[in-house]
Amino acid sequence: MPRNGTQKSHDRAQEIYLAAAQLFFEKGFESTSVSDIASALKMTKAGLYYYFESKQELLFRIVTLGLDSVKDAVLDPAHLIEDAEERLRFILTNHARLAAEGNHAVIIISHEINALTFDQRVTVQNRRRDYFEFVRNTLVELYEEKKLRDVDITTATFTLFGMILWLPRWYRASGKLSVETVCRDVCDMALRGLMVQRN
Amino acid sequence: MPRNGTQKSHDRAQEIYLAAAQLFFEKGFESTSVSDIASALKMTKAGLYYYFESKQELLFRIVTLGLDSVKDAVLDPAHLIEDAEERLRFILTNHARLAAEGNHAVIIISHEINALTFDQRVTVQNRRRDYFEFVRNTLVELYEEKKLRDVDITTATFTLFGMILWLPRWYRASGKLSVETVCRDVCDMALRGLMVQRN
DNA sequence: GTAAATCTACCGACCGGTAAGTAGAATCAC
DNA sequence: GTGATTCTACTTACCGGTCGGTAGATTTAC
Repeated sequence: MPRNGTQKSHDRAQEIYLAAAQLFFEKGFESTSVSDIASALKMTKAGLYYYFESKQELLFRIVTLGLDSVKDAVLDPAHLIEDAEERLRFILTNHARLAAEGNHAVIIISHEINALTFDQRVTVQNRRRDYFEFVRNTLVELYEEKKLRDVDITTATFTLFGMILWLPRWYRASGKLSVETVCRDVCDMALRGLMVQRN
Repeated sequence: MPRNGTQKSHDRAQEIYLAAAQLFFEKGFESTSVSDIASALKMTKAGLYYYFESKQELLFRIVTLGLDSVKDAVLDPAHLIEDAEERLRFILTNHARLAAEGNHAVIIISHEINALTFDQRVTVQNRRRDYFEFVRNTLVELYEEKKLRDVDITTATFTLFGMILWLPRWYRASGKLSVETVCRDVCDMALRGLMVQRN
């Protein structure tokens, strides 16, 4: 394992996480062998094991990276937004952007957790649940402001996630639609489906 | 392989497809070994191979079953509905119901197709594309009736699928929410997100 | 009796993972 | 400054185990 935080080995580790995350996204965790990752990086399987202890731990590190990305780009900024509607719009747009831009570590968060150890799985599930509750509480605020339509709030929250989590499975940045257009459209659909119209 | 359509072997085959579909849903195709399926059915691996030629072919049969279910319960009836809005509501509600009721074959349609042969994959993708285009064309009709909000129709169609495909990953029939409530809520959210409000 | 259905016993391929070794850069002793 | 030593970042070669899959014997149902 890379002993200290030397720039070089740190960069290399990041390269490895990125390449592995892409393969896990494209083929799935179980269908990706450690040799696949190695050959994508033009090195040997044994060489990879210098950077992590097991394939499972590699997955856990990638998922943790993804959760950190969401925390930095979505959750932490969103916590500073007081208005619930504005906050929800921010969360949806920015999570959608991460997904559409092809941040594979973020995309993997919601799949493949069965492959983790019990402890790792619990850690990931707790962080995901915190995220879910944060969004759910935002909907509760909207409800109290009488801005929410008559839907079950839990169902609504999950359905919001469904819209965004499906994005990376169909959206191609190389196509006609820009990331910004798609994120805006998805966010608009979601909000209009939830909120009472006041115009 | 079961030679003829005798009731007995046909029933047994169905049992096998059901058990395998459930495991594929719960653990994923690659993480489910043929022995896992066998022990779930209290028989041996070799015994299973009397009913299919390969694990891959078993998956293809299950996916085909799922596509047939959607055709029977959603697409064929929907084709008879003339009003576009009513048709869309029917499609969403009934596909959501299949998903929420735990029809594993249906749920698997949208995952695991990477494990298929090229020909099988093309077949599945074509059927899925037909479905997608049918829904998309329904949105085009709504657009022409000036009933659709200003969203990209392709994005909207994919987003509808996202809402429904995510359903089986979180909904538990054993919980507080009934299948009917959830399907109605999801469908309402989707339609209200899409359609201009006329009240 | 016979055909359908299932079992026992096994195979080769590939998987995740490891032991042992090494080129070359960095560090140390003087 | 330079030779000895240590560390980083790998490689080659291999292992035990599990996987999908099969041949052929055996049981079951009628």
